Order: sequence, then structure tokens, then C-alpha cells
Amino acid sequence: MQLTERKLRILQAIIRNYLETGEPVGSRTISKYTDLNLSSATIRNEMSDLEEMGYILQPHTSAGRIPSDKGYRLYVDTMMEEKEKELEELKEMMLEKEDKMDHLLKQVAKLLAVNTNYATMISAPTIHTNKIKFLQLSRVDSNQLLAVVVVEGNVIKNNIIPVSEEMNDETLLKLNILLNTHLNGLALEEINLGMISAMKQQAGIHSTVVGDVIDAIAESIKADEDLEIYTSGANNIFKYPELADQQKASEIINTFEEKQMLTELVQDTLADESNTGIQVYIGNETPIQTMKDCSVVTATYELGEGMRGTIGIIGPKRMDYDKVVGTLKTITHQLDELYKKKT
Amino acid sequence: MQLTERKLRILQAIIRNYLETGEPVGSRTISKYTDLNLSSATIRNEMSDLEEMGYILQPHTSAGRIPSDKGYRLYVDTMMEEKEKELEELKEMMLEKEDKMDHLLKQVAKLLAVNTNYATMISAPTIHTNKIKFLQLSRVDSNQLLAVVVVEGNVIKNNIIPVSEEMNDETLLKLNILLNTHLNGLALEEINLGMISAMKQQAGIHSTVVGDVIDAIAESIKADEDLEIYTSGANNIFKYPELADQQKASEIINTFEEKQMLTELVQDTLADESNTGIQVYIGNETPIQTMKDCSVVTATYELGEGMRGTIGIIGPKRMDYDKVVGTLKTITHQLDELYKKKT
DNA sequence: TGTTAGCACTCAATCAAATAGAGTGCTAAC
DNA sequence: GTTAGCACTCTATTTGATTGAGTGCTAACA
Repeated sequence: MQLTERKLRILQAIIRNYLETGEPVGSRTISKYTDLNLSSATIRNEMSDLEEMGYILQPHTSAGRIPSDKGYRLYVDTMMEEKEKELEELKEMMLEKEDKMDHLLKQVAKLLAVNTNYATMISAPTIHTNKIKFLQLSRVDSNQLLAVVVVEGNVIKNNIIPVSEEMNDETLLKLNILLNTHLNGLALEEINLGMISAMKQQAGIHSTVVGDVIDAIAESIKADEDLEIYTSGANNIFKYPELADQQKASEIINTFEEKQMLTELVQDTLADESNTGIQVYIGNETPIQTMKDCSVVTATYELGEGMRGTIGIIGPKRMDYDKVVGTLKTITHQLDELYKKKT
Repeated sequence: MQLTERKLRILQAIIRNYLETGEPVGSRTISKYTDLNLSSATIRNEMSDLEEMGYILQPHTSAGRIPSDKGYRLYVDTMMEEKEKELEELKEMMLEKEDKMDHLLKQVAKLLAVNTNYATMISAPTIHTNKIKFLQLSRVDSNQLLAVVVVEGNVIKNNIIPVSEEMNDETLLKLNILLNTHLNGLALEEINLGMISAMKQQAGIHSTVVGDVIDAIAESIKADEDLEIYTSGANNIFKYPELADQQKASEIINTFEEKQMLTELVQDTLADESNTGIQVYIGNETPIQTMKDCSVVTATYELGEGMRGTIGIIGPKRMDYDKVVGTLKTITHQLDELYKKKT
């Protein structure tokens, strides 16, 4: 069957209306609300076609129609006009730059949640090029060393290493020089066993310490490979009756709290290198099972030097896609600006 | 009116039963379930008295009775026998010691949540004696210094300081010695203006840097004075119908997510220096408004060197107080052990 | 004087039937 | 191709009746 211009407009009208009300929408409503000037009967015929084609469906006989996942998909792909929404407030807040990354991310999540009335999440950027920029051992007390590693992007890791042997200032200095000359500018993957044994040899009697230190460094760089995720506005789901029943709400809230499951979403988004920046998962398209009654919109942001993270907005299927996409674009853009300003 | 032994036993029976079922309990039930051998009529008389005295109340005429806040309070204060609950699993899990504090705390929160079926929270220990143990400046690149501060309890803070002037290795070394000799062993409050100006004078042309560095140190120590709170099991509230209606659930979930409000609870608990370790807030006794339909049990844990934090369990008023208190005691004890083992 | 049996009464919860209303599909007319 | 009209379907809402748990009170009992 042909998807005529008129059918498209009717479908559009149905979706728009359903987004607003959350109620199944009937032929009469469409006939009155649109400027198509068609009677409800005609609309009914068209709707019947649209249903046959799979774009809309009836929750039960003698109810109005609601968009199917396929319908939403069409809407998102073809009909969406990006709203020029006023996000000034948002920009301003972001510009009073918090220099602590996690604070910033928390704020972004919250801002988005308040602004959109959906639940939101944001993953901390994963550092792909984990290049060591600076490295230092210091003695905290007689049996503890402190290893500080700065990797590209000025991310600082530290680790306390227990040592058994006494070390004087001179040896420490030598060790520092040794480590820095060998490891500076390298990523974790580039440090191989050959280098390690070479360093151990040069360290002489302190080779055990070198081994411990390298282990500690490896551990501290790796440590938060399990990426941090910040969420906000989980309780927004209560605003949408179709998600707010106990069973579903409990599951969704749990997913948000556990965060673990959200990583799938992050992975999925980041994996798609080719993406234009914004991805929309409708209903069952989402990689997270518990969110099959939701829609999820994700965006990738980049902070230069290969640091990429994900922002996600989770809401009902009847999500205001226009607004969400617009907001996400603004946010990712802002993050970009912020990074530029900082460097 | 006298609160006779018999009345007490009836009250106890009512509360016990209500804790189990969550339903208002009637005279007949009490008459059958207890070994008091009293008819329902007698029980009714006694219940009538108990109601007059404020220990129980009726949701509506011709419903059974439920405990009032005052009733719960009496129960908690006098009648509770601590259950020797098997917490072996819990002990074991805690003993595979995560050495990262935040991971540990997250785990404890989760463990508690799963174990008790209530919502839980735990605040990171606040460091009261913020004594500087070790301090070091290093040059990351030509216009950035890295300041690392280790305070007592091996808590490490770092901060990147932009500097305008070129500094060679020697100056840096001098500065490090200067700072360490002056500031070592001091708490933030003990650093006064006199010392700062003395240091600046000794630093000569680098006095600006000293100023910047001290500011950075002050900032990094203070930074997370706004204490970190980890929560878990918020969705457990759905298990208790009396909390699970949309309005309440939404509020509670929000409180958990915002965390900000939970600090009140933490403050309140920590403030009471004299407390025996465990505090029970029933209904309106809680400092958090949104939790007025809940009960909150908090415990203070100590990690030596003046580091104290709070653990809280939030559930319905008909909480299994015995179990919760028992569990909390075990946990705080375990944390104590953990600390000892670590040092 | 304390305890109990019995009865009238109250009230929430449950169920079934009636009703309203939104919406569809079909047919015949335009 | 479009529309008006009507019969039909199904859900949601309302209403009224019923049930049952529970109370309070009174009179009888030990």
C-alpha cells in the first residue's frame, strides 16, 4: 500500500496528539484538530489503512489508536523538526564552570532532568589514549610510598604502595627519573615486559619496588575503567502514568540505581563510531531489557584528546523527541565549548 | 492510667502482628494468637484503653488498630530483644576488603539493602582531624603545578595549579621543603596568616606561588566537606504498600537521589556525640520531612583517627527493628575490625 | 470486680449490574 | 472519493447491594 502524503499527515497528527495527552487518539479528534478538513469517517478509513501498515495500533477494539514502535520510528526519522528551544538558562549554568569533572557531570544530569522532565544519565568520559604525562613517587612515611600519575587530559590518579625496604631520598629521586624517562608519553598498552625488565635491571637492588610501582600504576590507571555514571530525575518517570505502575517503576528505578545495567547503553552508544552524535532507541530497540516500555535518546560528547562520554535521556515512548534531540545537541555542543575554553 | 503488664503484652502482640502483616490488627486476632487466654471482648477493652493512652490508633471506625509513633517508640525502647541473626555472608563479603573507600561503602550500602529489604544509605567518613601528613608540589608542564596532599587516614587530595612564572627544579625542591617543614602535622584550622606571611617572606620572589599553593591546598582539603553519600535499595520501598503510592514513592525516591537532604540525617546523627551508636527515628521524629511516613534507623561508625560516618536504614514504620538494629551493630563492628586489620 | 457472651452498629472492600461515552466498521447516499 | 448515519463493541464509571471484620455497649457470670 502507498503511504500517501495525507496518510503521513494523519499519522503525524496522531503522534503529536498522543505525545501531548498520553491517551489513545480517535478519528474525531484528528478531524477536528487538523487543517485537513476531512470528516472523522474519512480519517477512520485512513487510520484503518495505517493500522494495517503497522504504523499505529489499537489497545483494544473501540479505543483510539496509539503509535506503534514503527510509527514512532518513522516520525523520528522523517518528520521531526528541531525546535529552537530557549536553553539560555542552561548555557549560563554550565558556564559557571565547575572544574571538578564529577561535579560538572552531576550538574549536567540534573539540569537535563529538570529541563526535560525525563530521567537522565551521563557517563564520565572514558580515556582512550591513556598516555602517561607525569609520574611521581614520594615517601609518605617509612613504609609507604605514594605514586601519583597524571595522564593526558590532566586526570590524576594516585595509589599508596606499601614497601618493605627502607629508601633514602636519593634512591627515590633516581627511581623517579628512571620511571619518568622510560614511561613518559606511553599508554598503558605500550608498556611491555621488555621495558619493565630493563627498568628493573637499572634499579638494581630496588627491582622489587619497581615491580610494585608499575603494578600500582597499571592498577590505578585501569581502576575506573568500569565507568562512572551519574543519573538524575529518576523520579520523573512517575509523571508518566504508563510507566508509573509499581512493577515497572520499581524496575526502572532499580536500573537507575544499579547503574551497572546502564553501562550497556553507554557501550552501545560509544561503540557506534559512525553515529552522527544522537541515537534514538524506541521501546524494544533499547539494549536494556527493563526499559522496553521506554524510549531512550543518547548522545555522544567528546572532550578532545579522545575522551568520549555518553548522555542519555530516558522517558516514555511518547517522548517529546524534538525537544530532547534539540537539548542534547545544545548540551554536547556546550561541553565541547567548555573544553575548548579550558585549554 | 496504669500501663499494666497485661496491656504491655497486648501492645507487644499488636505491634508484632502488624509488623508481619502490615494490616490493622483486631481484637479477635490477638485473642487467638497470644497465650494470654483472654477473650476478644477483654482484649477490646484493653485496646480501648491503649488507644486512649495514645499507643495505638484506628485508621477508621471498625478497623483494627495500628501502632502509633508513641507505640513504636515504647516498643523500640523497652521490648526489643536483639535477634542473633546470621550475618555470616555479610561478614565474609566485607572481608574481601576493597581498599578503595568508595567502593567499600557502595558495597556496604548494597549489602545492607539486599539483606534487610529496606532502603539504605551510608555517608563517607568525615575527617575531623584534617592533619596534613605529607605535601608535595611537582611540575606537570611548564605552566602547571600539581599539588598532592596526604592527610591523616591516608586520604589523598590533589589539585592542579596554573602558574605564570617559570620554575626550575631547584626552586621547586626548596618550595617543597619550605611547605613541608611549616605545614606538616597541622590541621587546616591551625594554619594562620602569620605562618603564611612567614613562608611568603622566605620564598622571596616566589611568594605569589606560595599563596596560590596554600589556597589550592585549602580548597582541596575542604572540597568534599559536602559529604559524599551512597545509597542503595531505594526501590525496596515498593515492597511496602503503605509507602508505594505514587506521591510518596516519588518523594522518597527523589530524596534518595538528591542525597542533599540526607545530609540532614547524617548531621543529626553525628551531632549527637553522646549517642550509644544507634538511633531510631519514628515517623515525624525524623529530621527529613519527606520521610515522615517512614522510620529511620541510623548508626555511627568510626574508623579511628576521628573519622566518623553514618549508616542509615529507611523503611516503613512497621520495620523489623530487632533485625535492623542487630544488623547495624554487626556492620559497624565489622567496619571497625576492617580498619584495625588495615593499619 | 474483673471477665465474657452476645448483639447492634459502622465502615471499607468487593462485586455485579447498569449506564455512559468514546470509538469503530459498514453501508448507502452524495 | 467523501461523508452522514447507524449499529455495534468495549472500557470506564457509577450505583447499589452484600459481606465481613471489627468495635462498643450491655447484661450476665464467676
